[in-house]
Amino acid sequence: MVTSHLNLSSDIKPKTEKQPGSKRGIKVRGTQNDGVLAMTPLELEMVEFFVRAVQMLGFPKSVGEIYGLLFISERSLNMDDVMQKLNLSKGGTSQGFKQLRNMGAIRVVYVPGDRRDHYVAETELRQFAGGFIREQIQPQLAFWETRLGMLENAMKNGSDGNAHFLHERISKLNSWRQQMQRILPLINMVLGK
Amino acid sequence: MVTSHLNLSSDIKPKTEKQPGSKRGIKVRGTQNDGVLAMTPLELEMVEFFVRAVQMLGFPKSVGEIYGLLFISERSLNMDDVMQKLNLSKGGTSQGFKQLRNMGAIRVVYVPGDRRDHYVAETELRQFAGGFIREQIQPQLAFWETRLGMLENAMKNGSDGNAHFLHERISKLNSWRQQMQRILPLINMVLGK
DNA sequence: CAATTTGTTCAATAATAAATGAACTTTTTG
DNA sequence: CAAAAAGTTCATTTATTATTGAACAAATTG
Repeated sequence: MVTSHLNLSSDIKPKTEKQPGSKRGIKVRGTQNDGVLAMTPLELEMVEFFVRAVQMLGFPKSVGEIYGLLFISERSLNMDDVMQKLNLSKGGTSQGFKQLRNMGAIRVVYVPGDRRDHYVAETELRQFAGGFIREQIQPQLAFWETRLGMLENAMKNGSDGNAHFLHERISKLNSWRQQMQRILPLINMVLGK
Repeated sequence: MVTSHLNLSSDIKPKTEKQPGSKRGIKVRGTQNDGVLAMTPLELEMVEFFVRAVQMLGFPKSVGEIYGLLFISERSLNMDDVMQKLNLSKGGTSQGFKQLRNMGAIRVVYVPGDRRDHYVAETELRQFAGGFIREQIQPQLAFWETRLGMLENAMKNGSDGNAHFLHERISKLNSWRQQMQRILPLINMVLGK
């Protein structure tokens, strides 16, 4: 009875199907739903793959959907394209683009004769993995370097048994931090920079 | 306007205070609340630290609370100890222990003359980081090695422009996988095994 | 410069995940 | 072996997080 402790194995549920059209201003062609079903099997698979991946990293599903769709699209996509294929709302799509832009995972491209923003996926792992490490991990480790130093000092005075134990634990935490800090350059190396 | 894209910076809110005693069978001593406030500042800091850390990894907060408390406790703690200090329910505490046991982050110790289970924190990063990589990351990468191989084959037939593009993207994904697989042994190395 | 198109923001709602606590099983004790 | 203690499970409740869509702002067009 091994309980998995990360949502890696979470199954991707199909979108809770809304009556199309009626609510949002979508033209319904016959009885055909123009939501997720209009995707090719490969598109679907990519979308599901990236949904899992980003959920593992704590992002909303929609962010994975959008990235997956762009990743497997040869031509750049605009907001309407994405909304239609993924059956997402305008607001959600806009926010998804924003997050992806901020983490450097997508890029706006100019399309002559169309004033809408068009997006393509950035495909260099280095680009956003590196950004993630630099912006999220490194500052956190730096903060704890300072903080643990302070705690360690505060402990040094007390000389009873518990103070000794506490000092030991804080050192341990500090050694974790060091190990992680040693790993990061290796990751950068493998990512090739 | 840099929107952070992982809950690293999420602030730890104080527990929504319940009227103590009245509901759960807790003896209220005077007006004193025996919840989170009974912790020392250091205990509190450790708990907060681990709450952040485990939330980053997608675990529930309570798991971080329990681990943090055990990490900074010299003597082993039983379920009641943890429930009292963290103001958690029996069920939640039990499930937290279970998850932590499953990932090898805590260990039961025998305390003579007490038939309750007592827990201590495992403090070797290698132990559970290694387990995490082995149980969560590696199988996922292995699965994708197979899956991408299949997709790549299926693509090779089609010879139009799009098939070429798709093949390229699947190769790219495969190269991501390879890069990650190259990183893992390095991590193991740094963790010392 | 009014009308239209494009994109963003945010309050409200829906979906999801975590915590509670009562009911239960198992183990121990007298 | 009945009663008590310890621990687990799981249906329900509560809290959290994501998504929607209406209102808005900005840019473009005729």
